[in-house]
Amino acid sequence: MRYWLMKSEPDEISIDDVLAAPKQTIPWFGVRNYQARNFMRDGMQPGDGVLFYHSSCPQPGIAGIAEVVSAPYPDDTQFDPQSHYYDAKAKREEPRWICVDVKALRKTRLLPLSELRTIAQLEDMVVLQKGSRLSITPVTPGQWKTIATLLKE
DNA sequence: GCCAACGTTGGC
DNA sequence: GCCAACGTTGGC
Repeated sequence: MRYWLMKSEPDEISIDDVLAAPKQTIPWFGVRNYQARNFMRDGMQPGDGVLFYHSSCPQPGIAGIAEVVSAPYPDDTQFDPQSHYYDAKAKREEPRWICVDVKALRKTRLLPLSELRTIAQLEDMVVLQKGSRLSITPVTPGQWKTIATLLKE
């Protein structure tokens, strides 16, 4: 059981969108960064906890709690020439990009990035490091607990 | 829209 | 393998 922070642009897919989806679950397609992919491929298991983060929006921050509900599998959008995420170099027999299914558990209050930065116990969070752009980053159990407490307030 | 930081590409 | 040029992310 591990914990992750996963970024999504709410203009594309927000926590509300996932809660409205069948089974409150969506495939986390579109990851096109090797480090983020490797976290999914090598680190994720069903049951892992996910902080659902809204990025590139007026108020970036944690917007909900979700859960990994599948093993990693090939991201179909890499094979679709119509898709924004199409990758001509990816082959069916040798997929380059993968995704996992993510189930939204609940929407939380918006816990803004600016507030996260003020919490001493969170200063080592990967997503808070200078220049951090990864769309998927690991979260330690301690960080998860701290954030869970903040979300209860 | 700006721009810092990081990632990728491709010539050599 | 180096590295310049270019592209992307994402907060502000």
